[in-house]
Amino acid sequence: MGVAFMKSRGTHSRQEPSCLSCPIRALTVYLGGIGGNAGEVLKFRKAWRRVPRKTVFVWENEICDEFFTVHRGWAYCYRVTRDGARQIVQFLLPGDCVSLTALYRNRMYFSVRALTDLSLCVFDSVAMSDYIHAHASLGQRLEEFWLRESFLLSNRLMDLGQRSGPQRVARLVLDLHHRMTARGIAKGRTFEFPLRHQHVAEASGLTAVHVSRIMSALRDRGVIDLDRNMLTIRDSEALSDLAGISSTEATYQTVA
Amino acid sequence: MGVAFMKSRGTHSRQEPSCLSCPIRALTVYLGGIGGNAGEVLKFRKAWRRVPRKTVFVWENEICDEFFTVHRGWAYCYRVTRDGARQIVQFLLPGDCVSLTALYRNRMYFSVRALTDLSLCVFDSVAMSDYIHAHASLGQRLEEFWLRESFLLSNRLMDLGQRSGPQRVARLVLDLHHRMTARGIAKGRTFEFPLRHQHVAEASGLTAVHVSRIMSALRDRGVIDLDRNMLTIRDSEALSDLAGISSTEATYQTVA
DNA sequence: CGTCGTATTGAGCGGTCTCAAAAAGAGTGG
DNA sequence: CCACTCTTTTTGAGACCGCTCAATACGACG
Repeated sequence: MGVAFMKSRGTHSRQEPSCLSCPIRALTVYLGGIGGNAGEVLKFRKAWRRVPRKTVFVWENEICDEFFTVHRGWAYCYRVTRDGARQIVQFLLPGDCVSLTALYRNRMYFSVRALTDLSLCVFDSVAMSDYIHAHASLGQRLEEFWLRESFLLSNRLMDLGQRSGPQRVARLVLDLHHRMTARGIAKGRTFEFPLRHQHVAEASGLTAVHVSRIMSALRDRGVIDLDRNMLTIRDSEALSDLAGISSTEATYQTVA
Repeated sequence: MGVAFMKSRGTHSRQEPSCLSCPIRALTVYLGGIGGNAGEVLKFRKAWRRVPRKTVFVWENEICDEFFTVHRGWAYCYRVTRDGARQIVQFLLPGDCVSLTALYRNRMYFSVRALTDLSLCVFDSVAMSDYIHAHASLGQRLEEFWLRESFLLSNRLMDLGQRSGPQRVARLVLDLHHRMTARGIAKGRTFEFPLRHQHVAEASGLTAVHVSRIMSALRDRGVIDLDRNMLTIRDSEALSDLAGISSTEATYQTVA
C-alpha cells in the first residue's frame, strides 16, 4: 500500500501477497468480522492478478465466474445506455469486492474497468459462495454487505435526482475521501484522486466540460485543491455544507 | 391493531386473508420458490393491517422492527434531502416486501408511504429473519432478492444520470406496466396508474410541471392515454423505443 | 520536440425549472 | 343535484443550469 506504482507496468514487482497478512482483509466479506479463516481462503484463492489501467475485465451481459477483490488500485463499475452514454455505478477501492453478483449468476449486468493499474485477488465464484455459506456468520455478513450496497445506491439516486451539479461533485469528493480514510489509505485532508473529469462526469450525470467549470470554481473559492492527482480539501466546512450531508448518511457511513 | 381504521369507502371490507390461499405468495421472499411453508408463516404473522392512502408508516431514521409485505394497494419508499427535496426510491406493488432492511437493523434509511389505500401483512422482523435463515433455500432466495434490488437501483441510476425527461417517464411507465403484468394485476395494455404527476416527478428527478408537459406530449402523439387513473399504452412500439430498453434489462427483468 | 490525453475557456442553445394563474376534477355536505 | 373546497393538472412567460461544439492550452511521456 505504501509503495508507489503509478505508471510503469514494469514496476509493480511485488510478490504475490498472502491473505494472512493482508492489510485490507478486515474489509472483505469473507475475512471481515469473526467468521473468516485466512488460511482456508488462501487455499482456494485462484490467482493474484495484475490489470493495467484502462483495462476492462468484466463485461456487461457476459459470463463471469470469478469473484474479485481489489487488492491495490482503483476500478469502477459502469453500465452503458443503448445510445452509448455511460453511467458509473460505483468506484472500487482496495478491499472492495468487485461483484457480489457473481456469487449468484454468472451473467453480469455491468462492466468493470481499471482506473489505475490494479491488482486483484481472484477466486472461483462458486468456491467463494460455498465458503461463505458454509460459515453462518459470513453469510450474515454478506447480507449486510447487500444492505449497504443498496443504501449506497440509494444515496447516489438522491444525488442524481435531487441535487445540483456542484452538490454532486462535492458529495463525490467527500464520499471518496471518507472511504479512503476508512481504509487508512488517506490520512489527512490530502488524498490520491486518480479520476479524470470524464469519470466524475460519468458518475454524477454531468458533462466533463461542466465538471471542469465546477471544479475550477471550487478551486477558485479555495474549497479544494487538485494537483497531480492529489486532492486536498482546503475548506472542509464549505465542502460538506455544499454537499448537504444528512444525519442519515453520517450514521450509515460509519458502517465501513 | 388488525381492525380497520380507514374512513372506509365501504369497499375493502375483506376478511383477514390467509397466507395459504394468497394469490401473491409466490412473489414473496418467504413463500416463493420451494422452501416456504405457508402454514408455518401464517402462525407467526403478527397482523394484517390496513393503512389509508397518504399515510407514512415507516420513517427514515427511526426504529422499525416490523417486516411488511404489501398485500393490496400501492406504496413507495422515499428519502428526503436536507433541504427538503424528496426522491422516491422505489414503488411497491402487491407482493413486494416493504423492507428487507428491517431484517438486519431496525433503524431505517427511508420512509414508506401509502400511495393508495393499502393492506399489509405484518411480521416481527426478527421472527421473519429467523424463519428465513432456518431454511437454506429461503436464505438463498433472500440473497437473490438483494441482487435484484441492486440491479433495479442501478437501472434507476442510469435513468437519472443519463436519460432525458421523456425517456425517464417512458421507462417508468413501462416498468410499472411490466411489474403489474408480472403479478397478473394488469392484463392487457391498460392498467391502474394511481400516481400523481408529483410522484412521477419525485421518482424521476423532474418537476411536476415538466412531467405534465411530457405526458401531455405523449398523449398528443397517441403514445399513451391516461383517464381516471387508468393508463393505456396505445403505441407500445413508440414507447419502448423512446425508453430505449436494452437487452440487459430485458434479460434481468424476467427475474420477476 | 511531437504526440496524445486531458483541461480550460468561450459562445450559443435548449431542456428543465420557477413562479403564477387558470382550469379541471374529485370529494363533501347541503 | 348543486355549491363549495381541495387537490391536481394545464398553460404561459421568463430565467437558469448544464449541454454542445470548437478552439486553445496544458502536461506527461516517448
